[in-house]
Amino acid sequence: MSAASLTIGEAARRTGVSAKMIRWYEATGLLPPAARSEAGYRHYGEADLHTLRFIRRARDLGFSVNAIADLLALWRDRARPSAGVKAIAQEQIANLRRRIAEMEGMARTLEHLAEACCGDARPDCPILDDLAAGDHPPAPQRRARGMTGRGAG
Amino acid sequence: MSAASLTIGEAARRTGVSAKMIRWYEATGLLPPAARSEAGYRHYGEADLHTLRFIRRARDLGFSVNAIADLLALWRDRARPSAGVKAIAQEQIANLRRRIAEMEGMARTLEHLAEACCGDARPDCPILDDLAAGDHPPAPQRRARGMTGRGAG
DNA sequence: CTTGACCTTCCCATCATGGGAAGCCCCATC
DNA sequence: GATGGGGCTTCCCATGATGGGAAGGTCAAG
Repeated sequence: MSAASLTIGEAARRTGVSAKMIRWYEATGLLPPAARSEAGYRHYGEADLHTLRFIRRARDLGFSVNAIADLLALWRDRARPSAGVKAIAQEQIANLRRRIAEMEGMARTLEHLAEACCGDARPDCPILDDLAAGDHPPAPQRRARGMTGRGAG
Repeated sequence: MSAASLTIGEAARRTGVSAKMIRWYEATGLLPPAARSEAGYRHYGEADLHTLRFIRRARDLGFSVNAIADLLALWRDRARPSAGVKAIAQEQIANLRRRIAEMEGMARTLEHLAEACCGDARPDCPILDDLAAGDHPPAPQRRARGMTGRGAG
């Protein structure tokens, strides 16, 4: 089907991992150094594409690059115990559940506040009142926030 | 109750915003330059503490610093229409809901896979089988992932 | 006057990703 | 054979919010 050896751009197109990221994965050791042509161009074979798709899928499931390194090692070890893989997956599930719960709490609070805010031309605003209230608990947990993405003006 | 003028460390303790972050908020323009002593030490009054607690609360609700800049401007404008505040809040709610849905999808997939994986000493592993399968859809959305936090060894 | 806690600025790291510049390479077309 | 365009190389920079740490000045208590 596919050519025996593809350039990085072709490999990127076929796996959904950008050329930039393929180079970065190599530079950080997640991938072994790619084969090079005489001119220095990287070349990828079927096995490399398979690995890249593996990485892509793992990223889509939210695994960190460190976790993927572990998963790749287990994948390559045909004698691995599945317990190791399951442990990594469950750790990731726990991470996701924790972050989801955190954001769910934020969302619910904001929904209550937004519901109480008439949102018209008048200045009275329960949302600002809440933000300005000095009686909020310290909330010592690690935050995973951000991304409203509005201009500061 | 409180002193009229506090050092950055005191202000940090009383507001839950670290001294590092207070300096950073000032450097990036979220906060106006603080008053300084002759020796160059920053000093904060009651109004500053109020603003810092406002920022802290907004961060705890997941607002980005850009969004907080907007919220602070509205907060200071006593004639603002509450509609503007509500719009920012609803944008943030939408962001949170989108990210929650994304992570919920990842978590559910992983839960199904983990359920199918016996997790013992045998090498058979549906989780690795899924990752290695070449038939996953491209998934073109922006990813909000990471954080398994394992060593790469 | 010493000591220790605190302040200042500056640089670096995170985590994964993209943008862009400068320069080389390859192929097709004229 | 020259030329042009697109792809490849490496290197630097930015993101977003946060912390760590170094080098050096300051303040207050002893």
